[in-house]
Amino acid sequence: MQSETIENYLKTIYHLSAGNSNIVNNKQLAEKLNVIPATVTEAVKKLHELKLVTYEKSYGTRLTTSGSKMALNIVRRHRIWETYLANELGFGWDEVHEIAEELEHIKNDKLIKKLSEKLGHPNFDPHGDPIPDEKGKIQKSNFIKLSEVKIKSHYKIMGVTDHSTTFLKYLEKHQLIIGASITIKTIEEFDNSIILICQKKEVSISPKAAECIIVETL
Amino acid sequence: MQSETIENYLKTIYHLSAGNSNIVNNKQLAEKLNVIPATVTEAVKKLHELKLVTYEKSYGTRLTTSGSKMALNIVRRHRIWETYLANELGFGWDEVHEIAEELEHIKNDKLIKKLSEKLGHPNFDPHGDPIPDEKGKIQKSNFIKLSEVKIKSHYKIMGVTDHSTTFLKYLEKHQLIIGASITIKTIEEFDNSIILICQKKEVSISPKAAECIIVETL
DNA sequence: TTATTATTTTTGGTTGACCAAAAAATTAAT
DNA sequence: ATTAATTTTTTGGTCAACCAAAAATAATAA
Repeated sequence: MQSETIENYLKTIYHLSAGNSNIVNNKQLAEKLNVIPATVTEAVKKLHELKLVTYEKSYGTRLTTSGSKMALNIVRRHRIWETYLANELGFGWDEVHEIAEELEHIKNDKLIKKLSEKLGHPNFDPHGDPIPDEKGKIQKSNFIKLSEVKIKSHYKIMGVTDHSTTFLKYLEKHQLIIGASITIKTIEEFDNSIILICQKKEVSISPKAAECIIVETL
Repeated sequence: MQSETIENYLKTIYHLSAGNSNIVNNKQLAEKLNVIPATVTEAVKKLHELKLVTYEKSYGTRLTTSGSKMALNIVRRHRIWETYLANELGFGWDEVHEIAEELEHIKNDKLIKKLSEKLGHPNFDPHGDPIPDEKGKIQKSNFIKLSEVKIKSHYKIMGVTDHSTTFLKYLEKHQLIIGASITIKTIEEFDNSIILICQKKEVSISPKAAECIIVETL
């Protein structure tokens, strides 16, 4: 199995299990990786042989300790590159994800070390996502999804879980920028839309979008 | 055919034809690419179908205009990255080649543009090799191989054509650094070794090594 | 609990990039 | 010009990563 394939599977399993090494099923994996479920079955069997995941027929897949370690390393590489592209080369936060998808596969520990050093060992990438350190440790924080907020409370936008350009552009249009302070005005009863105040403007966020926005309780 | 494979073939054909779109044969190509000649036969046929090379049975391969354009672009990417790694991240000139071999395949024109910009649009990489511009134009210079020098003449070391770590380390040991001025003392008649003065020390260079060192006539 | 739906796995294929060994063609040497 | 050496091509095969369609299994609903 090619190392890039392995890395993409591990990374995707990691993201789908929400960093908690929960069980991930083939269908989800297939969708994210743009392959059919049959291909996933094949692949996870091989990953199991490599002891990177545990896998039992028709049950699901979860990362082993070493698989998790590898996944965290890939996530680290990805987010370091994103930060680098944004901070050092002046790329927009909506452009960096795509490029980092390629850069993350370059295998050279010294390179990542140098990049991290130059950036001052950041703990968060331009999307607000945490960057695991060399040992895979992730800085904890009291981040919650926008879909979980309480009304009348104050929050700070810290990141997103969907990095598609369309979504990021949508956010920008509404001035929902990383670091912006927001106040929850109301939550619509009938469709769970969230009405919040941001930059003195009232913005309505759909439940779907709210699922993808990470905020910090102030 | 995968784009990375194509790029590696084009790049290698370019280097073997010495930038002059000379004919390259399968055996040479196979050696450089670490495959057997049969594999090369297959590959160049496909490259021919893609109109990136001209190819006639048992004759040889040469880059077409579009193949050459692509090759120059890969060389540009490679050398921009090398320069970036050395100048911005503090890598040694003997480390950058290997990493750039991977980085050169990342397809994002804006990325290379930004890197070049940050470096002040350099014309030469840390090994002294010229960096083609966006249009593929290479800055000319009166560079020759150390194996072609005349005795009693003065030169400046400008680059190398072998980027292996062993060779670069060997150069460093003899203080043969890019930019160093040298004077040719004698050329041994019986084995063509070149005896030169560099940093006031006398150094003997084998014909094989001399083939790989580029100097500028002063 | 049985039927229906959803998911997973199996089976039989494809494609790209490679190899080994044999055959063909070219080049060099006597 | 004929032989010998080299290079190229052909032929038949592998392996990784994928797919489509069928079969098996699991989950859900009636």
